[in-house]
Amino acid sequence: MRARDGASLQERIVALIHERGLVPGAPMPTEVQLMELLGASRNSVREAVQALRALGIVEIRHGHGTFVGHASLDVLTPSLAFRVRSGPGGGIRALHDLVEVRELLETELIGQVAQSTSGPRLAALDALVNGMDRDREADRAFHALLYESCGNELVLQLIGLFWDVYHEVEPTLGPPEERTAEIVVNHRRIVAALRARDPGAAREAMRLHFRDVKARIARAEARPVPTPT
Amino acid sequence: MRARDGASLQERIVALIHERGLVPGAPMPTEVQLMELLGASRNSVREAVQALRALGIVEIRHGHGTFVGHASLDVLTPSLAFRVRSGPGGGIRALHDLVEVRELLETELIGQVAQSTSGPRLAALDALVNGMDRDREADRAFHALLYESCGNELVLQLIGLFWDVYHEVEPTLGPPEERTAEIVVNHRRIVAALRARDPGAAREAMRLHFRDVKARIARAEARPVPTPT
DNA sequence: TCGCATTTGTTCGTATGTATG
DNA sequence: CCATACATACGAACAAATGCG
Repeated sequence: MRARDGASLQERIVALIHERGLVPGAPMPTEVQLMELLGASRNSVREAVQALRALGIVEIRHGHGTFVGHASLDVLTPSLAFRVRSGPGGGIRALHDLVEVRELLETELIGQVAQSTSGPRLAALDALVNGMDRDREADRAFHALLYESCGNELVLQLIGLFWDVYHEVEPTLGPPEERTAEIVVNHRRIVAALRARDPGAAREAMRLHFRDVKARIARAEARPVPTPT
Repeated sequence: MRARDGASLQERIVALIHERGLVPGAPMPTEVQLMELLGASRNSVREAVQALRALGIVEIRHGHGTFVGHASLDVLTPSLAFRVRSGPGGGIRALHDLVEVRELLETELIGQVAQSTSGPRLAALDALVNGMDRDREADRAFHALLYESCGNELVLQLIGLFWDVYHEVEPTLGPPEERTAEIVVNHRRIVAALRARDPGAAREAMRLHFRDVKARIARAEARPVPTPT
C-alpha cells in the first residue's frame, strides 16, 4: 500500500474505501491508522480527508470519528454557486444557463410522469401550491415531489442542487420581486395538466413557468450592476 | 475580519474572494497572508484551501502560488464516481440513473439543435463517427460538439461530466462488449436526423442510442457480481 | 549556469476540545 | 467525575518546486 506513490493521498484513501468494501455510514480508519496505512504525516492525512469531506465522500464527527459519506450532490452547492457568481457580468449569464438546465430536465421529466401521477400525490401538490406564498421551501418541495415517482435519486438531487444554487444567488440580482400570484398560477397550471394526464400540456406549463423565471433574470440584466461591496 | 467566527475557514476564504472581486485566474493571497488575514495557523489555512481545491474553487501550483479556479464541473468526477460505485448492488442502479439523466438532457437538447446544425458541423460530426472505432474519445467529442451551438457552457460540462463518470465506472461492469458496429449505426442515425432537420427523428435516434447503453447495463445486472478484489 | 528568494508540500511535537462509557 | 479515544488547532522546522537576476 505504501508502495505505489503515483496517486495522491486523496485518491489512495478513496481506493482504500473501495478495497475494504466500506459502504456509506461505515467508520473510516482513524487519523492515526490512516497515517500508518498511507505512510504520511497527520497533517497530510488531514488535508486529504478535508478534501474528501468537501466532496461529500467522508463525513467527520468531531470527537467521534470519520465515516464514509453518501456523496450527496448538495455538498456541491458551494462549488456551483461560486461558479455562477464568478461568471462574466456578475454571473447573470451563468445563472441563465443554470435555469435553462433546470428547464431542460424538468420539461422532459414532467412529460414522463404526466400520465402516472396518482391522486394523493396531486392533492399533496395542491397543498404545496397553497402554501407557496407563506413558505419559501414549498416551491422546492413541489418540484421534488413532482418527480419522486421516477425513482431516479440522481435526478432528484440534481434538481434540488440547482434549486439551492439559484435561490442562493438570486438575491444578488437586486430587490426581490414579489410576484407570488404569477408563481402560484404557473404551478397550478402544471398540476392541472397532470390531473388531465396530458404530457404535452404539462410540458407547455413547465415552459411557461421557466419563461417567467428567465424573464426575472433578463430584467436584472438590464438593470445597472449592483455594486459588490 | 478576524472577528466573525461563525463561518468556517473555507467559507471565509470564499467570501474573501468575492469581497476582493477576484476573478478566475487571479492570484490568491499566499498562505502566510491568509494566516494573518484569517487569524489562523498555517495548517488550518491549508486544510481549508485543500478543500477549496477539491471543489475547483482554487488552483494550486507548487512553488508558484494559489490562484482562483474556474470551478469546472469535472473536478466533481471523483465525487460522482464514488457515489455511483458505492450505490446498492455495486452501483448498477446508480449507473442506470446516471445514464438516464444523460438521456433526459440529450434528448431534449437534440430536439433544440436539430434545425440549426450547420453544414460544417455536420461534416465534423461525420468525421468523429468515422473515428469512433479507433479513438475512444471521439464519442465524448461527438456529444460535446452536438450541443456546442446552444451556448450553454453549464450543460456542456454536465454532459462531459456524466460521460467521464460513466466511462470510469463502466469497466467494472465486466468484460468489455465490443459492439462498435451498433454504436456507429446509432450515431449515424443521429447525424442523419440532424441533416434532415427533423427534431422528432433526432429525439428518437437519441433514445435508440441510450436504449443500447441501458441494455448493456441491464446485461451486467443479470450477470453475477464481479468480486471486488 | 548558478544562486537566491518566494511559495507550496511535508513532517514532528504538543496542547486543547469533544463525545463515549 | 473520570478515563479513553478521537478530532481540532497551533507553531516550528525542513524539503521541494518555481521564477528571477
